[in-house]
Amino acid sequence: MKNLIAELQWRGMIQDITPGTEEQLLKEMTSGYVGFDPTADSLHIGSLIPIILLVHLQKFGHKPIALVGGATGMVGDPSFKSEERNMLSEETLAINIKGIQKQLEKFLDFNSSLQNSAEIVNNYDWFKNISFLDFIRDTGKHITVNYMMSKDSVKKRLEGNNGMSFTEFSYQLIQGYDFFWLNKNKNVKLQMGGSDQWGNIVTGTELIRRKSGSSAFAFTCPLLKKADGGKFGKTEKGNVWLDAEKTSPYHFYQFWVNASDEDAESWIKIFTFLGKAEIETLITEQKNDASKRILQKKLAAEVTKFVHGEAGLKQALDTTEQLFQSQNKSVEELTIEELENIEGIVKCMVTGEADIITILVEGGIFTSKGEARKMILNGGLSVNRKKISDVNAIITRSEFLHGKYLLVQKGKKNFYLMETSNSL
RNA sequence: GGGCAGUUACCAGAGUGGCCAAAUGGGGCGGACUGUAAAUCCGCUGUCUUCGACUUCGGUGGUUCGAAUCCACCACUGCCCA
Repeated sequence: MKNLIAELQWRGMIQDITPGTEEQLLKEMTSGYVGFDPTADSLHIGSLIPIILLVHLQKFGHKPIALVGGATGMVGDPSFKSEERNMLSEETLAINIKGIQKQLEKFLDFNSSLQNSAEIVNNYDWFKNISFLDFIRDTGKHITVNYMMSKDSVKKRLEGNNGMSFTEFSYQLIQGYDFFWLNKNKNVKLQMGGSDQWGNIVTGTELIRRKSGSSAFAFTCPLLKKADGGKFGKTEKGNVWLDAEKTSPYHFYQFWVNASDEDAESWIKIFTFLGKAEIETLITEQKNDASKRILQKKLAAEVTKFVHGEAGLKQALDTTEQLFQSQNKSVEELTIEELENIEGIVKCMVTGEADIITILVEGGIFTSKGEARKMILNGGLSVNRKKISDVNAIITRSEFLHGKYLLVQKGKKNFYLMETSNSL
């Protein structure tokens, strides 16, 4: 068997690892799992890493299992959080789980003729039949509170002044039980996850050791941060989702293209399946002429293709071309078809000629006139690629492209195509 | 059950009778510079149609010409004791 751990190591994807993991993975086909939190009805790019871990696992001949946390989602993971989490209702949980399952199916091979076909499980399926008393007798008995309290993941809450409910405290035990159950019933020997999960994961291996005496393995991936220390995966619009309905392929592509040089270098190893030699070449090229942003473009293209397919990537590239590469091309030259086919930009309706502020608010680009006015005064607004400096500017008929469209730009990267409902 | 501390804008956190739409920091947004980067610098960041107006400081009521600030009650949170 090829060495999965070595592969992940050069990609910078291993943070903690239990002893013997590498040997186990070289010895035999091993089932490994990752848990996904059903906090939303779509996965976002933060979950891309665990997905990629599973894909690597499968590529190296092992059996990947994705666990959606129907049970754990009802409790809420307190790891490194300073406050109690809001509980999700059972209905939203059910919806979320469904959405996530559907997405996971795109990335892994579920072909059942394969020996190592992927599988999706929901921990609610085994927890729903366990009574509270059974659980604290059979499982709680094996782990001491002292052990649970010594975890870094709960320290923040133990020391902070927000407290932690028993519900959240018990989370690690519940997650630990998942591993135990999978180990016992599906011969799962490996758990992977983000490094924030290390504490929870180790509780699982501990539980397996104490309850059944067998050994289990685990490793975690470093938690991603941007080089500037910011949160990974957030943009001005919030989370970057894997669902094309929530984050269009264009916006998805843009997220990656905007990576800093430093980030691009580590992200391309993590988020693409390109080989070591190819990546090293790209990094060298990047260093020679950083202004070409070779790494960012390759990274963006690869990840967009992985998530949205060739068609999604093409769409993203087309829009990017129209909006950024042809900056100097005057908007008047764009044909109706070109304008209408710019995917991923926000479209909105307006009635027609009016002063700029009214149009912006009517189209929903700003929620209030004050906001629109501030943006113009800050020099952050363009119509048809011409900066608007006068708050009282009037948009006349002649400015509508092809008699119906306005290309409005808020800031540098937010584009809106406004269409008038009246023929002018 | 007892004692103590606390609840301020997205977050953290000042503010203890008028100078408070409320310091400061972070975050966010915008601009300049660039490479659709980073760093740096500048502006904005309660709501509303600019001046200006309006609604905020856990809730409700009160004292006062005037309350985020004082009083009463309630709610919630934390810490300690039982």
